[in-house]
Amino acid sequence: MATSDPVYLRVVEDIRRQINDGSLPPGAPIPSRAQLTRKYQVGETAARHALRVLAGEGLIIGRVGSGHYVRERPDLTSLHRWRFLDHPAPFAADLQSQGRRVTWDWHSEPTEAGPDLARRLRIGESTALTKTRYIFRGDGRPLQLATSYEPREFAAHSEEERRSLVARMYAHGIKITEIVESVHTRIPRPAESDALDLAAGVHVLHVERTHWAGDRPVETSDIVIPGDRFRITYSMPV
Amino acid sequence: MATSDPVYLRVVEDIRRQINDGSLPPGAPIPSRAQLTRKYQVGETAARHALRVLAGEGLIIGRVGSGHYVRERPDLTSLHRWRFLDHPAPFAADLQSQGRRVTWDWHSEPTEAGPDLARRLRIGESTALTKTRYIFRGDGRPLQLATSYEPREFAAHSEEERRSLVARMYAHGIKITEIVESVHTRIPRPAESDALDLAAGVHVLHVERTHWAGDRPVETSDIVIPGDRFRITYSMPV
DNA sequence: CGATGACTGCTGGAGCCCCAACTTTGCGAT
DNA sequence: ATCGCAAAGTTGGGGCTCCAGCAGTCATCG
Repeated sequence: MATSDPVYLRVVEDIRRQINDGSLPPGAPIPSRAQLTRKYQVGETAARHALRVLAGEGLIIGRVGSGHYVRERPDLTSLHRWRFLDHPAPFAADLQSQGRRVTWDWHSEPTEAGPDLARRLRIGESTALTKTRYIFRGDGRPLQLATSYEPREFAAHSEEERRSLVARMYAHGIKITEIVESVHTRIPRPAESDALDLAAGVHVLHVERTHWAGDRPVETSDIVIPGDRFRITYSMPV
Repeated sequence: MATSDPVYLRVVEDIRRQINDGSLPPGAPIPSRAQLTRKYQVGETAARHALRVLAGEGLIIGRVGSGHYVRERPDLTSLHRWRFLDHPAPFAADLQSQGRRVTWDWHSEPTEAGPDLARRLRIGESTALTKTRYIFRGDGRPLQLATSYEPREFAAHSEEERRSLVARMYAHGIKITEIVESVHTRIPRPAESDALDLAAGVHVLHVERTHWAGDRPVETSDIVIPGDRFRITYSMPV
């Protein structure tokens, strides 16, 4: 089976091996198209296809006019979810507690639920909601997008109020009892690629978070995090 | 800026739009290379590149001899982590509790820690460990790979013993107090693509799970889950 | 001595072509 | 009516070529 493998795969696998075993360290230049054709005795099509595949995997990055280089693979920063945190962006809060400077912008607007949110919040599709978009930056780099949805009647009337969902709910006689977070991975939408400054081939972690009061969901948010820089850590007491 | 965009992007964006707004429903055929060149007045290179990009994103799938089709996007199955579960694969256990048939194979072998595991388990690099690989299948399809590492002296001597880490540890006077799971996303290694039967462009969710006894890690595992079929859900009581 | 400009090498976009392997379809023969 | 088979269409691998735009380098000119 390995005999009739496509030739570009030979190139891909050889370079991948060299990156993995360290003989091509981060930042090292990859041979150019012309060099690859000579080195592996393949056509230019195969050479460039190999480079494209490796770039698509995020292992190397191409710089026009310069060459391809092994991507620096920053250690994944761990966003720790180690206890209940009453904060619009618990993951950002964790970075802050690690001593990093975190800044953010936000913007609120009224909206209607629609089918997806109606399901998530167990409300009617035309329920009036407040939608708040956040963009968080840590150490100057974009770090997370968050979009929060909550019923209009709970809207915050001051910065203080906005920061604490739990306190705001409590003022309406609602006690939040559980937070549920659902993690999956997907391809970033174009707007997210822009906002998070993502390289090609990088996926995002998408967390759907819902605050529950008993058996009733009262707020839900979508949190989008660059998949190449972060991991999310959950602690569960036994 | 949109004027000098590469032509293949025009094709990509038009098809993506049609998939998103439903005019190309799941299973619908995408025009062939030849048809695309005519329809969008582009060369064959641009047409095939557009198809490749869309396939790389997992939006469409190419079948040799037949054509490209809009991928069926199964709803993400939620693997629920809603309470402490003493099971080699809590995510598989959750599927089971959803009424799906889950089967698995496993295989144990002795190994040495090495630098990475030494760090994770806070032990010396040459500590003797037992490595157990699992492959879980749900409804006939591969669902999760897991590799568990634990100190050799805790090895299970029977099937019953193997199933409960907590009981086994307890027999050694060790009480597990916390489970920490760290989630990130990455490109599957070739062996994982094979074993999990992943389509091109699909990422995996990689969960590093560690069982702690007080401030001492006693077991750690790597759990690899197809990113296109599952989401992981964590519940946190407030 | 310093600045400008020409030259070379590289990537990424694009076009056209050939071929093997596979699917689908439709026709013709039984 | 059904079976078998050939023809047509499609993907994926691969080859060759051209060009625009960018990044260095190096030599030449003021």
